[in-house]
Amino acid sequence: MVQKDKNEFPRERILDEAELLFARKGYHAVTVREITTRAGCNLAAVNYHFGNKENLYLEVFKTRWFPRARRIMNAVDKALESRERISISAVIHAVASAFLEGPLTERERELHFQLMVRELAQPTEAFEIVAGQIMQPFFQKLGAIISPFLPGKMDEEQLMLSMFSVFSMILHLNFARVAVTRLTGREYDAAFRARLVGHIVEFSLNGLGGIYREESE
Amino acid sequence: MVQKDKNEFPRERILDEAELLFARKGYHAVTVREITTRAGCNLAAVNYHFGNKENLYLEVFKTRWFPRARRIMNAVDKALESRERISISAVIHAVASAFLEGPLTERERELHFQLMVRELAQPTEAFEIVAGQIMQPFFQKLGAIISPFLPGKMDEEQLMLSMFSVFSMILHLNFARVAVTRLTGREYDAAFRARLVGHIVEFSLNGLGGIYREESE
DNA sequence: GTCTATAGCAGGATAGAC
DNA sequence: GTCTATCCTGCTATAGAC
Repeated sequence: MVQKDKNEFPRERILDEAELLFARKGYHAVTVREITTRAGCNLAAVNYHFGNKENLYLEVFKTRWFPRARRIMNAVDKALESRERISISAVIHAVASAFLEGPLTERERELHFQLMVRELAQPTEAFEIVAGQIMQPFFQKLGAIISPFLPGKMDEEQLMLSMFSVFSMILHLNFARVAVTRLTGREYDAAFRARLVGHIVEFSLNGLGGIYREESE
Repeated sequence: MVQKDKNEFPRERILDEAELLFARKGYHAVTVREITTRAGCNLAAVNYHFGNKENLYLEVFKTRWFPRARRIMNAVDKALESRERISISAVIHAVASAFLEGPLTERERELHFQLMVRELAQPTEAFEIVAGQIMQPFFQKLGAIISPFLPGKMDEEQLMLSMFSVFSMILHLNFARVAVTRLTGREYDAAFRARLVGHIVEFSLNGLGGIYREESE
């Protein structure tokens, strides 16, 4: 049996380590030496495979972050497809659950949101992928699904702000764990994540206009 | 007339420039050379006044970030004192407005939240100030004010999560401006900020349990 | 494709004159 | 307190052997 624990391709190992380190410490705090050492290959490998450090960072988004974002979006789709009737409640639950409990492992989730927050706070070239290819289509699609259920008076901007609100909770509860743990005294285990999903759904459902609560299920 | 445009004390000028740069680019992306050059003083000044770069970063939180956080908290207090009867609506409005329109200038607000998000995403020693001296007392105080208005069934953890929800919106709408601007197409002028405050109040009020909406005013 | 070796430079920090 | 000059570490990137 050949060792399969670590990827056999140095290029892939570099991408894995780079993502981990960029997420945890930020672009400038990470050195190419650190990445290549942890990836078990030579310093020059980064330049050979990616040209330079900046390009490696971009490649992390293209080959790691982006596919994972797609996995989350697919999880939302799948959760909604399996239902006959769609309700706002179901949509919010599907979204919150996909992000907080969904297809990613805990480790992946942490990486994913850390990278995302870094780009939101201080956009680089990678922001184009995050915003243009993921966020915009995602919000657009979600808006189209839930707008028929909402009061006619809710205009497009209001809908967008509401989706931001929901998304901000999801984001916050994922990336500000240190604060959440400190102030609630709870660890991020499965039970707590389920609790968070429940809270987000309830809070958002009311926030979107409590009247629509009992529409289905 | 003596020139008062720039602070006469190099120590203060260093703190000002350091804050601006740390907020915009992050600790590791900023060099001591850049700070001292922009502060119009010598490279050695940072080591003389603060010992080293890390200590300067900490001092930025102690002498700049912390007082500003207090100004926001005072603004909340003041807004609530001026009312005879306190309602949940009034509390949420006071908080949202203090953070989004309050005593800070636009420039200060941007710095403030960028620094805060950096610490939330990746805590350093400064997190002790942010969490221990500001967030914890703030949430505790707010909780004490609004809990009497809430349904008895809402336990302490639920209350904490609700406050997180409100806070996450405020935080998100302040730090993820690039995304908000991109997806709504609106600039952060006074009108839009007022709109955001209105949205947060409405969304949160419902989120906390729509029934309590008309309690006062 | 992967390595060693090293160029070339920018970073934080300090010593010591003024 | 503020400056100049400098040390030295650690960085990215490349050249060239294998």
